[in-house]
Amino acid sequence: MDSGAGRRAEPTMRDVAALARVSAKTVSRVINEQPGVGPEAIERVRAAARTLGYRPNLTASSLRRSDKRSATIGVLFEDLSNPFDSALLRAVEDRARQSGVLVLAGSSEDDPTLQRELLASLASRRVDGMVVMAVGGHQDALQQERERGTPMVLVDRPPTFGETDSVTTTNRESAREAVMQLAELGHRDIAFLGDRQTLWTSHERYTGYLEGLAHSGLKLRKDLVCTDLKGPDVAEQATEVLLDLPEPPTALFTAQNLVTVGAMRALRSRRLHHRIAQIGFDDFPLADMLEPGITVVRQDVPGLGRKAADLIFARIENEHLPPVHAVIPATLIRRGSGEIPPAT
Amino acid sequence: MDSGAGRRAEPTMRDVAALARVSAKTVSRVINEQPGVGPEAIERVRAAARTLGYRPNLTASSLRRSDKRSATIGVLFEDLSNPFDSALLRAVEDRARQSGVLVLAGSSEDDPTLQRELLASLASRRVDGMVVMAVGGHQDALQQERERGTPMVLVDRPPTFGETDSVTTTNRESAREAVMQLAELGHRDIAFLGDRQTLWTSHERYTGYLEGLAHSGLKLRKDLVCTDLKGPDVAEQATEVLLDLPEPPTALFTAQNLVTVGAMRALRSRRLHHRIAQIGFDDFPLADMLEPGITVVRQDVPGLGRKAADLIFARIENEHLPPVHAVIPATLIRRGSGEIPPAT
DNA sequence: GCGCACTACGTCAACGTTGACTCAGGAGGA
DNA sequence: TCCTCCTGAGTCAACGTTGACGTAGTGCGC
Repeated sequence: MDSGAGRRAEPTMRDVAALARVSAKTVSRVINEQPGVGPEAIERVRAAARTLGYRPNLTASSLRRSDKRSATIGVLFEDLSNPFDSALLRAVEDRARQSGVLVLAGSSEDDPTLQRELLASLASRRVDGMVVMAVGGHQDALQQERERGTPMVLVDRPPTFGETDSVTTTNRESAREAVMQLAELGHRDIAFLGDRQTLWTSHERYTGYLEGLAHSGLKLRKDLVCTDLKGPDVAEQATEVLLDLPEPPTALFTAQNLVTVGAMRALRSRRLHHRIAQIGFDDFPLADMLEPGITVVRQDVPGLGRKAADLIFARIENEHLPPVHAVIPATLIRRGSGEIPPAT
Repeated sequence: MDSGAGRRAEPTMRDVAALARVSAKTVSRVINEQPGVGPEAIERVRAAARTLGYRPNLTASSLRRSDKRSATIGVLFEDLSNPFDSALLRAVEDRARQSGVLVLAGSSEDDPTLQRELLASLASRRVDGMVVMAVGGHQDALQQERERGTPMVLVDRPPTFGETDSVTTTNRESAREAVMQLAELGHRDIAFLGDRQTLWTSHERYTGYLEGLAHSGLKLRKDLVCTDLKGPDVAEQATEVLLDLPEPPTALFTAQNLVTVGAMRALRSRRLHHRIAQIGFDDFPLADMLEPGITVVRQDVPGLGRKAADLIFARIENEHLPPVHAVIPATLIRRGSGEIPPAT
């Protein structure tokens, strides 16, 4: 093992060239499988590279190449430890690997400052493109980056500016569908519990809720609407409040993952989970193992990721394609909690 | 918006220098906050950089710098969409961000070939260090990489070769503790269900199981040991087989996440989940919301990640530190399923 | 008034690679 | 025989940045 010498110097093309008794350029040709090299020279170079353990320096290569490609893309999501985000990352990674591209990943924590810094950080490393889950609020930093010509795809939330690809879910339509299913079962007092309204997805799902009520001929009860619930604890408390109303809801539409969990806790602690219906937006592991199983709107997360990756690579290949706004359908998964009729 | 011109050329130091009427070197000094530049020159450079939207090219910088640092580390885990892996990634990312370092992430899928390719891919990008979850089997590729002098930290599984840092969990000790708790409740027929035995963690947990039995004065029943269960479905079937034995187990120790879930399914489908005790290794979301709550050994995943990141940065700073093998304690979380006494 | 230290720059080359170009030698045609 | 074309190389410079070194100008002590 390395005893005292510190990090070894990596062999360069010149080292390989010297050993193979050719010029560096010939080594470059062999490495990049370009024509114009005789078979025995190729063999000598290959052998020399092998004995030296040569590995091309992509840094230098990307600096010099005319296309400036770094074979690296940036992924900027809200929180990489969130299952939704990490499933998305994995899907992007799988697609990227097919093109020999690696992924630089970062969490923006829904913080505009952090997003801006990470964006600059990615730009400094000259990534070929970026897949971004935009933070709520204004998207100035993203727009600026895009206007510099950086290939960019937004996932989960669409751009508020032009000429940029995006991939989203049928938030509104699926929320509407969920609410209509509850209404068809006879529910008339359906509560809405949602995440921060600055998030486009939250707002869309709320709109879908309103549409679902309208389509079913139900009136909106504003006292049954709770938004801006950050995290399961806040959602749990909000649910408690709803349940304490003189006319409590008979069904809950929980428009986000963590909100769903918070509401579930509240129902359980009052032993109402078999009496009050609940449909959540976003599937989660073990939702089928609870009692009752939790009915959810499931997003096609791998589908979202694949599409986002396809779009970013297409965009990298050809800057002049018209922008695409892909919408991936979500599915209602009936497991029991969403099929509870109202108590008579 | 960019109409037809393709990707804009990024401004360089020379562009900034020309606008600020200084040399490129002075721009470099200002950007890197090195001394030797007068206040008004600094201001001119800053202003020029701002108007041009200049962003340093880290690629070129890393090529030229004497330390060759790329301010990027590689993370090579088994499956980034796995909650354990993604929580680990997030912890590493947070620590890296403090040092202005970005993370190149990849999934090795426990495939030696893929791991080797990704390793080479990271090396080609000249990452400053790597945090690796080694695939099962031989670690030749990792050892070679390490012997070239690449700073490396192994997580979750220790190296089979020398001079390399690692961070692991108290797999054996915590497994032993779990089994001893079951024994203290009076269980004498405790089954072991585990993942692939080529994985070091699986083997350690199995050893802990054996130690737990021995410490409690229990004899090993080999018919109650199921290993190499890949995924929840296989685990579910294995559990069914155990339950069909003439003398079925009264308690299960499920030594991995997905195995735990599979066993839970089997118990539930037979309505035995309130009668047969179960302790799982690895916590998972909603484990507390099931009935009964699932008792688990919880690894300190953020702790593991933080430690791994600390070690890799220390190693990058100083190649000559003695290798560290950190062990992060896991905790038994009692939720009910592990506290069920044997049926009399 | 001279030397010396110090500050605030500038010049040059090089990091490892590749695009553009050159060149020697042999094949093939007029 | 001479000229052209093709193949298999090599040479050179440049990508954007920074380390090493050079230098003009100022201040200060003696």
